[in-house]
Amino acid sequence: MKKTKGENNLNPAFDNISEEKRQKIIDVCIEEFAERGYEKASTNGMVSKAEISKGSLFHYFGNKKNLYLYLLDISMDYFVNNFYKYETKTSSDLFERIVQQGVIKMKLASENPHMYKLVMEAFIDTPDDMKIEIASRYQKMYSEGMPNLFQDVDYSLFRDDIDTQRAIEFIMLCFDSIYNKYAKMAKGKASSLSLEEVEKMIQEYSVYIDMIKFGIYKKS
Amino acid sequence: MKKTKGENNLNPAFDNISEEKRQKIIDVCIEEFAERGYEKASTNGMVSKAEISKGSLFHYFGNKKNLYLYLLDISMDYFVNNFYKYETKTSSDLFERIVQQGVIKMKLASENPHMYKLVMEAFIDTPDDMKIEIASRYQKMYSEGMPNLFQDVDYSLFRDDIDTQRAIEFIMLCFDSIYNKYAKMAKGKASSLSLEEVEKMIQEYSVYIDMIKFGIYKKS
Amino acid sequence: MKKTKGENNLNPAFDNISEEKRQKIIDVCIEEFAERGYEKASTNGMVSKAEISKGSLFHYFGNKKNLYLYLLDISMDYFVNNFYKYETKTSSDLFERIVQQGVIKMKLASENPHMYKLVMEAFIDTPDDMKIEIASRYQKMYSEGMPNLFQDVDYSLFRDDIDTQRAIEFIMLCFDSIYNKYAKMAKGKASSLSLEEVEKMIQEYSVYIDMIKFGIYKKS
Amino acid sequence: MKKTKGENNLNPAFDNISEEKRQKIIDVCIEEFAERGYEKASTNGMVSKAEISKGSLFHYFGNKKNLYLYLLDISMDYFVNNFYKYETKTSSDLFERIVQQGVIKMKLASENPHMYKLVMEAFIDTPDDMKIEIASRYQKMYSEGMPNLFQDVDYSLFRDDIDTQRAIEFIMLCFDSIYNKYAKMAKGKASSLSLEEVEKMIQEYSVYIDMIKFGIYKKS
DNA sequence: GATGAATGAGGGTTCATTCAT
DNA sequence: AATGAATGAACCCTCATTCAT
Repeated sequence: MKKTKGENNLNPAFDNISEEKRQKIIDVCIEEFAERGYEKASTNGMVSKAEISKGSLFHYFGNKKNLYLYLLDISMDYFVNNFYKYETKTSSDLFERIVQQGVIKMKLASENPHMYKLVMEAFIDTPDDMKIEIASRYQKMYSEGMPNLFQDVDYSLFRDDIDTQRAIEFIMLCFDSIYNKYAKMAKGKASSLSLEEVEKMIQEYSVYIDMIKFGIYKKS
Repeated sequence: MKKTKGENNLNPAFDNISEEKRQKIIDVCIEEFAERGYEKASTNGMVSKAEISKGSLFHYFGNKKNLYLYLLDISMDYFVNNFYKYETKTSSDLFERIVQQGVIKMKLASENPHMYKLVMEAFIDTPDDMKIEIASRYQKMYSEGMPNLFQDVDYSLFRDDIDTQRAIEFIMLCFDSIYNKYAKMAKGKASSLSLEEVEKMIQEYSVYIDMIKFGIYKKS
Repeated sequence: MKKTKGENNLNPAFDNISEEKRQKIIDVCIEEFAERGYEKASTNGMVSKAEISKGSLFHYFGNKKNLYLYLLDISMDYFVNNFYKYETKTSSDLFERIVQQGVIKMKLASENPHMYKLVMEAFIDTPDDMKIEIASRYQKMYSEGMPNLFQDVDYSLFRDDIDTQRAIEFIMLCFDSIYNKYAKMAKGKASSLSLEEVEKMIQEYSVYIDMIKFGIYKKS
Repeated sequence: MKKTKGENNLNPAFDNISEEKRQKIIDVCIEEFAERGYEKASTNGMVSKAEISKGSLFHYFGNKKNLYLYLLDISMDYFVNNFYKYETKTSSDLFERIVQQGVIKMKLASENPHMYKLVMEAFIDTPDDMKIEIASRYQKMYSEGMPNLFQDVDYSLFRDDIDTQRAIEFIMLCFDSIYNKYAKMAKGKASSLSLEEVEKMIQEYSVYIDMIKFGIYKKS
């Protein structure tokens, strides 16, 4: 299972260079893509910051698109694999789980903001000529990669007059946008978030969750 | 009050050409900007699709930025002006209003998806060198252009233990993402939505609203 | 001899418009050419400042080159014709004459700096595609237009061991460059020179003239 | 001390191409700039005459301005470095020195008229967006590069009633224009001047110098 | 006679990609 | 394997001139 070097055997040339050099290239390129977006990211900028030649970059990856997908895979793997590192318990209360997963996502994002931004950008501003490749990665991540939010949930807590499927869909939509709100705030920042900032977010987060749970209106 | 031709007297050259040609140019350019974004949109592509010369485009608009802002204004005006066409009544129930406005927005967006995307892109992925111009348009639209969602709302219907500001913020977030779900569906389609499709959306929409009103969980 | 209107019957269309309008066009175009040079001068700028249409300008003058030559002729005529207005006496001392002519040129230049600059530019930075036309104007001006500096000069004042022709050539060269020194200073200025400034120039001028007359070195 | 290739390590891409090709590019570009001036010089013209691609030119120099400054530096270095090649002796007589330096300048200019014109144009018609860069080069050339005309001059030969500063200023002005007269003649010629032509110039030159030294008029 | 919309070649510049070394 | 010089299509934009109205 374990590979001697590298992560991916589609880029043999890249896998055969020194670990140190490889990591530097990865870091530099992820940063460039994250900060300027796929189109505006400059391969010139990458090679000069990574101190390699133009030829090498294209020797390793063939073209810009390939390089981007390679880095996207690395970044997605990072998030999927590290998820479990922080996960401590699994509650049968859906909302407790959501809170926990949200907190973990935020921590991971703050640990590695460039990777986070790269992945987000891939899914939101998907570059035109990569729609298919990125869609399949999205699909795969949600079908097998991430822990399942809805396994063994205690649906007896839900109102009886509610369609469970619809409820779940609704919850996902709401959390998407709550999450995006924080993500946007984090995006502006150069450095990662401090622990206090993360704490404050969790506070606010809980207020929204209460509203989803029990609604805005009085029981009539 | 009525002008013989054109919409705007800052582009006299453009206002003086035939209605038919002008509309073709507007349509072509809005489509190009909507589909590829400001930076990637190509003036070359526009002129060839609109069957005018390179020189003409720049004769009309001076530069790409100007052209973009002109089309953005047209698109925003379209949405603001047509909003009232569909508006029939105003309820003091916040959610009834939201439903109505959401439906109208959806209708307008489905009638003219390129314009809709152009406006959205302007506010979300604001091109760097237009931050100021676009911010002022955003400001203006929300301060005077659009009907105010929160005027004369009956807040006595809200749970007593809830912070009204937070609740509103939450509602906006939820509706944003519900709205985006439908917008994404509409976006894929080349033609506009049929009436039945819109009806079906409104149905689903109501279900979500009920959940926001009364929550997912039973009253404990 | 006298023409009813206009100055030149190669541009009949231009000669038939109102005196006021014609003068405005001339002023505006001379200014544009003087301030930005032939190549960079913009016909767009001219028509908008002169409040005429693009078509009119080309209807009057055919092309940019024609317009330029027309304005150059007007400007040269202005200087030639007005020279005599200031000339009071003619000395048989060459240097007295030179001083007087230099002063007159400076006065005329300060009265109409744009015309002056236009003429200077024509002779110094002659635009490539007008070499011939401008050379012939230069020729004509010096052969017949300007008062002859060397008529009835008292050459008996000259050192006996000097070739008169060479001496004249030398004097012209020296004065050219002294004159250019002042011209360059004047060029930077937006407005015309004040009387005091002109006085100060004449002072300096006299010092140089003394050096030309009697040399730098002691008689050995 | 000696570099393997190239003149300057700010343009590494350019320094690493073949000597032959590099020289061709330099010659072609200097000629283009000299003949048409900075603004009108066309990079298209350069690449087609030099038989390289558009991309290469900008790969080497980044932009037109950079290219121009690079060529200006080459040209100025050429004149400064070769000055001493022809310099044989230094007299304490100012005029002997001037003659010698003038002759050398003329020889150099006639050897490489395009370079000469480039340098002259840079100092006289300085393009607007290079004022600073060119001013500093001018400064440097006169402060350290060129041999100092006024060092150890025997001013006791000057008339006692003359302001030395003014005299020097005058001398410079005169020689500028004498020099320009010859330069203009040389400029028209495609090839460089023959030795006989240079000899003839020196003859005439000496006549003028005598006039500056001892004046035109008899001592009164 | 007057207009101004229309033109299109040319301007400088960028950049992912290729390939001889 | 590694290099970086070379490419050329595409980018946005300018402008004197033309011509139908």
